[in-house]
Amino acid sequence: MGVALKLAEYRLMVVDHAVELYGAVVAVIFAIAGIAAGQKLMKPKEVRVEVPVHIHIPAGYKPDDAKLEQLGISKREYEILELMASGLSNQEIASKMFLSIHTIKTHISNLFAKLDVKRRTQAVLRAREMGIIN
Amino acid sequence: MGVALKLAEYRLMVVDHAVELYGAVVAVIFAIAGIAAGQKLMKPKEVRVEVPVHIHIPAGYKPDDAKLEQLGISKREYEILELMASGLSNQEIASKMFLSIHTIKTHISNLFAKLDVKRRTQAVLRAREMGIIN
DNA sequence: TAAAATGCCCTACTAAAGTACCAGTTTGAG
DNA sequence: CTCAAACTGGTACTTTAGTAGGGCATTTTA
Repeated sequence: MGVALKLAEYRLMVVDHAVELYGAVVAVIFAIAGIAAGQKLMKPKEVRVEVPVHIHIPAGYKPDDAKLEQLGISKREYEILELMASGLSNQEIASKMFLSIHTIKTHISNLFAKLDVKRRTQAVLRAREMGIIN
Repeated sequence: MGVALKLAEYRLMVVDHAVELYGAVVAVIFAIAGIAAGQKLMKPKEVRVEVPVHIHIPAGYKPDDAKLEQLGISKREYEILELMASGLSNQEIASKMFLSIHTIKTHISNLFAKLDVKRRTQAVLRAREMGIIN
């Protein structure tokens, strides 16, 4: 980027209008950088590839969308189910997904209803029996 | 040098170029907002589990006394481990074994230490990975 | 037989998990 | 656009789980 260059150029002019120009330059740079960052991070949404995040090695493993849809388990819920099945606590799942623990609890609670279980250990068992997780 | 003078000058400049400074503040705010937005939109990215959990589907399944002894897991502890792995709560295990829930907790706590885990979900996973339970 | 180990149970906690209910925001389909 | 579903986050709980420490009786075993 030519940011560094531009900064250098401006420095020559800063002599008299130090405060205003400096502040303005900083402001503009930050604004541009901020907006650019925001937009850049905003578009990956569409480009997003639905690559199976699950790296389960288990040979022959398939998400089995049929059962997932049949049970009405959403994509988000499924992600959480996997992390839960890997032995993580709600807090750990929340941290890993950059979500609130409240959100995790909500999803898991809904998951329990859909899997018709009362505890996470049962949920994992159930999901395994149904072949929707490793 | 007149410190007072400098202060005076600064004050005048602030007043004079209030617009620029205001713009700068706005820009910075926007920049922060933009970055925040960008990060917010960034997090939903796929959360992946990189740790492949090699799980062997028993078939046959033998207690594998070798590992049990190696870990120092007693008969009673093993029984409880199985029930725990079947999704039962401590209370349910206690009822089924005609024992106090306190006893169950004690055994499970000792099991955790021997399996080097912190939660029952991990304990089940671990035990499965080591082939000591189905 | 004395010393371990095991099994059982307890109090008294702290920490997670789970439930119920609400509410704002996004998003996708019609 | 509009509606519904999905997603997110929250409060305020109740319930399980888990920890720390101890006591006491019954096997094992050195």
